[in-house]
Amino acid sequence: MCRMARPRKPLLSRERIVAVALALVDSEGLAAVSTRRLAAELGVSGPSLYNHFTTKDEILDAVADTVVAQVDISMFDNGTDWRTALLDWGRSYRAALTAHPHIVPFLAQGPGRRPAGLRMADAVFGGMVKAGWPPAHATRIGALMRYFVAGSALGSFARGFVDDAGAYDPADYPHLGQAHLLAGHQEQVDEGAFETGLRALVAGLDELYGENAG
Amino acid sequence: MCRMARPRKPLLSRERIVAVALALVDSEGLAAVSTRRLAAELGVSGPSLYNHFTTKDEILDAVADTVVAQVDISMFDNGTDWRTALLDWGRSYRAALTAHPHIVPFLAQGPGRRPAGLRMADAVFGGMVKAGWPPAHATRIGALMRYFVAGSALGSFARGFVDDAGAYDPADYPHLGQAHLLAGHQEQVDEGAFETGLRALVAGLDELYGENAG
DNA sequence: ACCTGAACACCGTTCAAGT
DNA sequence: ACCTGAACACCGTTCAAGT
Repeated sequence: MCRMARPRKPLLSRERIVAVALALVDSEGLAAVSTRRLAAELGVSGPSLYNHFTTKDEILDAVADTVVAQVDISMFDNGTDWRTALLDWGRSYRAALTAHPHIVPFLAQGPGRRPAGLRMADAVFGGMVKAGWPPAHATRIGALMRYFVAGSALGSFARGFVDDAGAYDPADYPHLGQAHLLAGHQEQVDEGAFETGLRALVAGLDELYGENAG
Repeated sequence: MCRMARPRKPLLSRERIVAVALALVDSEGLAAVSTRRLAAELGVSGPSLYNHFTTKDEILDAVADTVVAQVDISMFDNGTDWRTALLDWGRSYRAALTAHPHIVPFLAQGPGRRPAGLRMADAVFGGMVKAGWPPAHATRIGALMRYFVAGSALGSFARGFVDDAGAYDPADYPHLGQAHLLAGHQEQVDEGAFETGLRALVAGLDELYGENAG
């Protein structure tokens, strides 16, 4: 007996599904998350998930949202100078994404319909306007920062190169003689490029358009 | 008769497969490209593709490569000032990607193993070094530009907002009162943000690190 | 309300069989 | 060499059936 159809205490909850899905994404990648596999991880049969989410993408949206919810946005509401706020936010934003790299491809495409993404857009926009930026500029700043951070978390630049001294024929790629060395320093290369770009972006905004701000 | 197993003239070629795959990606999106569907589009049965590519991802890699091959990189080899070169390259790069938006999520993750991606990395690196940048800076500049362009082509910022005046409760999102208007101006918003960011990036590189360059 | 197994219409890939 | 159909081990999702 006891091949129970409905337990008196629900076996699943949205929270538990999302938590286990995130753990699975982190440990085995986005491709490992099938409804059957995720259900097995939860000790349940595949279709059960559909009592809590209407679609697999909705589960992944919730996973992405919890990741974005980790981003610190307090600097937009506490009087921090807008340049410092953008730098600190950018670093926190990138850190949240690189902590869960396998969800980034999903997260980066998706629209900002996820509550945490909207809260972030709201905070950035509000912070820039309060700093004196015209609304049109504030919108652009939020957008271009997202481009840069998402792009940097999405695909490692350094990972694109093979760690093999003979991989890049000088006849084909005359300047990539040392490129194979990048493979050994992935994080440093990507983090260094991110830092350089982030500072350049903020300095450039200040120089080119800063007269519009307060 | 004539249920032919092997025709005397091959029905398929790598070029034709890639061309039809790109057309399918463009018209119906990445999800529409299954081996069976693509084969049907080519007038052939599913497994036939495996005579020309060892894997579906290899087909998509080839598709992505033809897209990246459209990017103009001539400015790195003809004495153009490095600032102008980065601006022109960035615009050409983004234009190539936004011409085929559905392949971008695949392209942006993938490593740079694709020949066109390597050729581009080679040209940018060579151009920056020739302009006087130290190699470590040249590498970072290539990487951070890729982050920004890929991020901007990947997910529209404006598309994240719904075109509905009541969509954003001021209690939840105090500064998004006008956000629903973004939906109607997607391209302009995204293109404006890209231009602003691109100029800021180049101006910032010049201001902060330009003394290292020639 | 919330779980189950069975079923539907798909996948990517392998492989023996045909010419 | 290059195509075929059959087969394997999967998918996301629906649905009637159980409690």
